[in-house]
Amino acid sequence: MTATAAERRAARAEARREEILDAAQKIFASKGYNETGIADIAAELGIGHGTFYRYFENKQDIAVQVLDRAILDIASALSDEDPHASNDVDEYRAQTTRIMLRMFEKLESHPEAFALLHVQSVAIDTTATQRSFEAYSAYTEVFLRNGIEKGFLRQDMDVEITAQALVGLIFEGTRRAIAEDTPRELWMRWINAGVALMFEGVSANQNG
Amino acid sequence: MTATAAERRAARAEARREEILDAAQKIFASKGYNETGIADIAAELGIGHGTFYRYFENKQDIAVQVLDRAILDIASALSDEDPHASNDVDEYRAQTTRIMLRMFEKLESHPEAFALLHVQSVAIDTTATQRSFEAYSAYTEVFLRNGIEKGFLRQDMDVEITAQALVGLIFEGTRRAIAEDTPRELWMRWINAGVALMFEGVSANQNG
DNA sequence: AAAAGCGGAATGACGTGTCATTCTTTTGAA
DNA sequence: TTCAAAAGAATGACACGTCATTCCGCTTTT
Repeated sequence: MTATAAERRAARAEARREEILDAAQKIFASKGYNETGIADIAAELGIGHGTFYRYFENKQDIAVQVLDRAILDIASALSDEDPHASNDVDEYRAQTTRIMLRMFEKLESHPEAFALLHVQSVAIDTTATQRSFEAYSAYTEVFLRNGIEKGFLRQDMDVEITAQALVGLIFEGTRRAIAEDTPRELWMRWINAGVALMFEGVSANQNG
Repeated sequence: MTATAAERRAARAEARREEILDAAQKIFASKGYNETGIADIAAELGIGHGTFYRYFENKQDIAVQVLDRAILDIASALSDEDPHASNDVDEYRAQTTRIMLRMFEKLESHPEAFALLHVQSVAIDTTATQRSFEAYSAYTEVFLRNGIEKGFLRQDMDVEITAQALVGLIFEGTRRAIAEDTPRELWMRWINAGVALMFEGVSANQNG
């Protein structure tokens, strides 16, 4: 171990920073931003709350970082699908199904991330959620454009708005799920009904 | 004017109660629940903040009442469509279009109501929004069941989930609109794209 | 021994809710 | 009708608790 003293210190500091972020995420998600005191975060870790200020500017500072982490975490559920990969409706349908499935898996493994995104974000930074939704719908637009170019999606679609609506549809599922615990069977209903609505609409089969 | 003194007093008290509710709605919607002090509400009306406590228990008390009012206000945009009226897809499509249009009109005339429903509600009473969304989707279910029975909507539809998803879709539009001011032209795009997505889905015309 | 890290008491700003006091309306006796 | 007393309404100073942030003495690391 050729680590210098300074390097070791920096590593320890970084580790503790992460610990504090984790504790804050947990408590913000469960008690809520406004109801959480710095002392609560410190107590969770058994450290003095003065120590907190060695690692973060203030409460707003850590809250923004916690929220950003959560948003990135959720975004990662989308990132491993290539928006240009699909060549027909069935492929795109399968892709969408995988994305929604991954979303619900994320919800199960990191429920706090969704609580932060949907609930606490308004207390922390209203614009953060907006910006993230903007990013999600921009990404969705790429998928839609791909399908329109290749001819398997509706040619007259208003891509921008449709993308926004689809993001709203998907996140409505996760939003509801954070309120009460959601068994895997209910996910499946959401995924099936959501995908059916998205691809076929509500109309009976013989349309137009 | 045969009003007794007691009646006059009661009327005046009720009027002031309304004034305070209005002021609170305005300020909660603009500053946010947690950032609003009783003093702010009183200042808005130019009354002493002690007076506030003659009319409401505390901040939570008035906030719940303000939120309930807002939810009822928004619900009224739906109430004048009969869920059993439509007999074919086109009629139901027209009904849906009217509902969405009325929603955006409500948004224009009472923007604070939506700010309260979408944003402040989580700070005031998490369960209130849930309950209201529950009510909206239960109402939507009635429309869907009507269409399935009459054969013009998809027979295999998961009515419960689809209704929830549709509510999410519609409110995503209003949610976005409260952030930035939304010109009427953008409403129309939302209504058109939303209705198209709902009835036809994203797929190109000749499906399955 | 010096430097860095830590803890928790102290500080001060702020918001809530109370209450003694003042102002307004109503009452009813003259 | 008049007006003084009673009842009701409004006010804002203040007590109180809470909490983010700071400060300084103590401990651990180098």
